[in-house]
Amino acid sequence: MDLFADIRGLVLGAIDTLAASGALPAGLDMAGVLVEPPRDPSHGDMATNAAMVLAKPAAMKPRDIAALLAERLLADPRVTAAEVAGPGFLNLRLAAGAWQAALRTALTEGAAFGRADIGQGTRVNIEFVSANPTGPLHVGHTRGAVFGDALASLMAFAGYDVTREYYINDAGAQVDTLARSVYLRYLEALGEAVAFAEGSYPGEYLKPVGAALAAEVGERWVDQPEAVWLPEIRAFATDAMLALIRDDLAALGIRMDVYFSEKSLYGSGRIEAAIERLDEAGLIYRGVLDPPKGKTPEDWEPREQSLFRSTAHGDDVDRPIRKSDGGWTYFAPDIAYHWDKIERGYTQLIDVFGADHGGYVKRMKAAVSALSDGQVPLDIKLTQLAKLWKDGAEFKMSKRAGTFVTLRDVVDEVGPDVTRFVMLMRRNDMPLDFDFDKVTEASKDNPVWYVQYAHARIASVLRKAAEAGADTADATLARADLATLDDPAQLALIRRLADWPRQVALAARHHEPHRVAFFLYDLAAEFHALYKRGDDLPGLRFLDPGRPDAQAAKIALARATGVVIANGLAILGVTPVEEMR
RNA sequence: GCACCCGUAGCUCAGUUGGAUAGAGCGCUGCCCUCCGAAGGCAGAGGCCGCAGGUUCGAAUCCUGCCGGGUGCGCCA
Repeated sequence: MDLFADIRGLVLGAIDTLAASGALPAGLDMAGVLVEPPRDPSHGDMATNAAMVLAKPAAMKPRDIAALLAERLLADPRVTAAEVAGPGFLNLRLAAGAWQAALRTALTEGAAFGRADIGQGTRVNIEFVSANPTGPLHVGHTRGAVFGDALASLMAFAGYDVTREYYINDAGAQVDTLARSVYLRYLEALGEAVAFAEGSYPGEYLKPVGAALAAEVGERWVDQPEAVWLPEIRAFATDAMLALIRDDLAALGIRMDVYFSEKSLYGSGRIEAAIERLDEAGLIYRGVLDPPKGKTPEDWEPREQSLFRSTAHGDDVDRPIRKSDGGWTYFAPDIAYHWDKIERGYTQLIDVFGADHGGYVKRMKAAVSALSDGQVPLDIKLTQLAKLWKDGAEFKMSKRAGTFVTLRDVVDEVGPDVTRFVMLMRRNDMPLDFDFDKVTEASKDNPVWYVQYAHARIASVLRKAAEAGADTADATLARADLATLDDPAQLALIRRLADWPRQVALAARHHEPHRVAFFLYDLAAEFHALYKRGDDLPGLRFLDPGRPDAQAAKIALARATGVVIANGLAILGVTPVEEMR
């Protein structure tokens, strides 16, 4: 139940009625009609721009349309006032019962309160992390992991059929490097002295892999040429790395639905099939690219290549799909991979990349547009870096200095809940400061703590009420007489709760889970303010044993707030706490 | 040189498919604890929304051009 959507429906119905009676032209486009909370609360409970949006197509003055609408809307019992204001806004005031109904809905729907159906079951594939399987996830992957997972939860909550997917880059040269590095660890495990050459992976994390390999195959591959062991060790090593990565993700509470292997595309004809599809569309040709202007590589030489005419779908230059040795460029399997997603029936695709991959956005969108005849939208979300701070100084990651910070390091330090919330407290395309000292601080400038504190306070109130003998079951609370909730701070909180479903829809539509985090912060602030008001006005205290009916209403409000906080945190993947320790 | 992202209060950042007088936290100033948890709350000061044009009833939001910061730019994925 979304009160704002309900009232919007009421407005649209009024427009239809007016059109039917000839007061307005028929067939007006109402897509731009919004019902929102006004910025200034004195303007009323809700405002609609309907009259201004319709003015031009209807060839009427906005204020005239607004006046017509006002008359119709007032016929509904939920609307107690409708005033035309400014250039043609229609400000509405709602009956107390309408707001109270929203609060009751929060109690009766519980964990489902705020669910939307804007997705209508649309199958959406969200690809995120997709780190090379050559080692544990490092801190740079954390943000994309958290963002992708929260976005997936958000969209699922908004009615999409969501798949979380990880693309394993297990076909490139770096996997050979991994295999060779594992081979060295294997020899080492068998007692040989080894030296790691430039460009290999000397990380400690490969020691157990080498040891496991030694235990499995014994000395069979010692003193053998690479051709003998490379393919098998490659598979063995990537499996081990993938297990490592799965564990890292699990530590953050992330479970992928699909791990898709790039290697599986090779030799299966699927790359050829995808390119063939582009070729049939006349988008593959042989040609010579111009060097990038202003920055010609020193070894530049004109070369005839097999090119994808991505410029036909919005890219800036056409892109090579074959290397001069005849092999595929990395872009070709990417095309095939996205073609595979389309063939699997997804009608909406989302890729989450690090900001350093921003250069691939246009070509990838061009490919998906070409492959799906523009039918499957691809949204690419770029995540900016998270800067680590510790003891007041930036904590730089450097492989050379040995300060390799893993995702696991961060989670071990502050826990998955804090990691996730902090990463989501910023828009994905804004850089982020992650201060180890601050994020664990118990104070108001730590949003994680502040939101959790509100939830814990509510849990505390409910505990105490129950201890004192009150019936705090949701079903009972939902039957309380809520008319006594008439203080401005209480009404503000109720309005905020009623706004939750609308915020979910907005966040899902924009693919922006951070909106949920900000909403929760504002909601928590509203709750804390009300709670504090009980100091001066004892009648506002939630625990009010002398007035059982009033207490029931206030506890219902507290509980509903707790429900919304819990639902929001669930989207973010953060566990609500019952008490602060 | 080109592309993409960013530019909003002293600092860090929100800002509804374009909506009314642009918000929050920190910091600053001033208030409030025999009180359901003060690990807080209330109030105030603080803005040419990078600059200049354009689109329209209306622009922080859309378009164009500049300025500043970041990320990238054909056989690495």
